[in-house]
Amino acid sequence: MAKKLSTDAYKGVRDFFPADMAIENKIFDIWRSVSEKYGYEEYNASVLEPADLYRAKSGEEIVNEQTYTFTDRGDREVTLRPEMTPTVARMVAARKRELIFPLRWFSIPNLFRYEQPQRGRVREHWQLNVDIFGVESLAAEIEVINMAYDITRAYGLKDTDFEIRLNSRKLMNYILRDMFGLDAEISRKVSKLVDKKDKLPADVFNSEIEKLLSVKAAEFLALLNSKNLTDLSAKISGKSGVNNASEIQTIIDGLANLGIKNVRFDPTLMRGFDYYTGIVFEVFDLNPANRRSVFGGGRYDDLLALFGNEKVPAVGFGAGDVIARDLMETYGTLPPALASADIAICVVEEKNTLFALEVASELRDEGNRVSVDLSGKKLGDQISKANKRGVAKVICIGDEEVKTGQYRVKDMKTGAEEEIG
RNA sequence: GUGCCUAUGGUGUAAUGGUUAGCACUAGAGCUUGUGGAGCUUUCAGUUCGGGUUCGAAUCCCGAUAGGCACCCCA
Repeated sequence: MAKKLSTDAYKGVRDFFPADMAIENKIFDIWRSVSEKYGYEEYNASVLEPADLYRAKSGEEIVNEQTYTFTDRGDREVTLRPEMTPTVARMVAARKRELIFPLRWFSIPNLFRYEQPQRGRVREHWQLNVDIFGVESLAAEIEVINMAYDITRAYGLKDTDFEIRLNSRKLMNYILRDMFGLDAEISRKVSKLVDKKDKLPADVFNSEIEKLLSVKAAEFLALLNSKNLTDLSAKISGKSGVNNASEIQTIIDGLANLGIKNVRFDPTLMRGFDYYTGIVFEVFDLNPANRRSVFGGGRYDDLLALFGNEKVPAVGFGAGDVIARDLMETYGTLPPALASADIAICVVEEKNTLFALEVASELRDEGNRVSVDLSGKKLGDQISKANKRGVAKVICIGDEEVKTGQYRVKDMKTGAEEEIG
């Protein structure tokens, strides 16, 4: 006897049974319809990419430890894409001369990461990726954040349920490099620490900062603890620093003008990746059950230069399916289960099946979703099953119907029957 | 990758180291001969896997696997 195979899905990935798929499709529908409303075009690519695409940007360590990477039979190193941004940058760079800018593109790729699974974190997930290429002005940020806002609302959250947090890479770099004169190494460490600020006890955070900044620590902490953007601007020396801060204000004002008021400057918002060059933002659920980033994105003006082209300004964000589902569960906005058919046709005796299929075909031509019961069971069981599946209407086909060509449609809610022929 | 917690039919659960691992739901079969949602009868199905301790293990120990939590990382 062969050993029985396990029915479990591979570690960290999900099976989508029909009930799950209905939810997944609902999420995709939201993503697609909002993206299309903003005039974005859909694209896609293979899950396989040359490993070098990620090495160039993320470094050897991330590729080796955080991705699915293997060597194919032709000795090529292949990676299952862990994110979409390098792919879209590659595609845009490839056709740069023939594309019409500004370019508005979106995609719903599945992405793979080799990591320890836990709640909200799996090895394969689906993510909406939205990018706009070729716009230097902050209007690009305002537009994509507006989209992120619309999508969050479509998940069923109210303005008071979530918050849009903004920061600027330029501003943080200015503060760390120019104001405090830190080298790349130290400012990287400080950035990581600041990113973790909310997770650490205040005294631990402060003493870690002191270790890195010594005498300048107090000044830095004062800056970080600014009440708001104006407060922070007042403490910044130098014109370009103030300009960087005013960019954030422009976004806040622009969004407020669109009626989006739950926006907040957050100097501790860092975002992990190096390729961001300007504004970075996240959408955060305020519900304590779910304190995770719902969306994250920002401006990355330099990424296309990796492909030898001149720079193309770009702003984009990503939104994951796992958090989307968790949010809908938390806020009770999951779509109701829908019946798989509008009409069920029950067959009294098996010899009536052919006529039943004919009736079904006609009804489908009229736009109905119709399923014919092929179980060969007794009529009562067939009707009972249709009812359990939530089908709204039932037609029974027996000898009499075959003979006359007439049949009755029964409404399962009211019990009323209507003669059709 | 590291540490901690958890693991009983498909689902949810019960079982002082000692009966044949119990219950509910679901699923299958049957009972009322062409109109259901009920009831009754009945069947299938489980201690995650591999070792160990013990007269005896779902229960204790070790390892593996999976899930959760924290770290790491966050695309």
